[in-house]
Amino acid sequence: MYSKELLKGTLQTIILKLLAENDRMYGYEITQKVKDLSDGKINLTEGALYPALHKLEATGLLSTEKVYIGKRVRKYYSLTVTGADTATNKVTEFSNFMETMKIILNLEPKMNDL
Amino acid sequence: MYSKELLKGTLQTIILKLLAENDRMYGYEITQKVKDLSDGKINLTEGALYPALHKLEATGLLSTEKVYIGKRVRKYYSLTVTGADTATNKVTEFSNFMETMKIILNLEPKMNDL
DNA sequence: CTATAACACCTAAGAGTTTTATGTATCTTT
DNA sequence: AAAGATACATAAAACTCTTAGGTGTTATAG
Repeated sequence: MYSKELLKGTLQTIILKLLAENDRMYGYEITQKVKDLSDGKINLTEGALYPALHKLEATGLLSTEKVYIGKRVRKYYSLTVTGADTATNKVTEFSNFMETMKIILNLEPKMNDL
Repeated sequence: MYSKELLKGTLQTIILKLLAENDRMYGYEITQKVKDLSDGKINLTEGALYPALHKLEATGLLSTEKVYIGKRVRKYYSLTVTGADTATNKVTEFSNFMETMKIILNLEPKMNDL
């Protein structure tokens, strides 16, 4: 598990990107997918995830549909058109940010630095 | 300028790493260095930086010395032994975190994905 | 020579996100 | 029958950062 601070600010980007690749997903599924992809190192808490999903829906980036599995409710989220745009932008921005951080933290140092 | 959220959680790591490479730096110098290295894309605000420096000093990761330049005061910060350890750990952790994020955000996709 | 910008420190209220804690309920496995 | 996994949700508290102030010095441009 990574220290909590690192994850800050990445939640929206993660949600949007997963939905860009999966058409529709529900909350619990997202937590499991992230746990899988991160090899258990990132565990989204429900207290953070659900409010984030609600906010993305409220701002028009996500739409929802409820599906009943027996008596249990699942709430599927999908990207809206705006949401798809935002997903692309957020991922690009994050990618650029990582490049900048590599420079600042002097990661990938050049041969002649060694 | 990157959206504010991304920077969250990276400030301590940035400070510690810069001091790992520069022996001693003062607050204003750190803001300028980060601006330089990031090509103007990251501007640390003083309202965030100074409290962060004070906190790192209070927790024993940094030590200080005041230097007078004419009548103006500069407060130089240096890593303590513990601070140097923490710097290494934080940078490593951040580096690992970036690798995980690459997977989640599906950056650097493989040939056969294209 | 004086006003503006740069240098250099600082704090505090508020905004925003996440953690922690809690609640409800269904389904599956032991 | 109990425990754990599935599935949603909210609310108080913690934490970090932004915004918005404040003080004072030095250099530069008009």
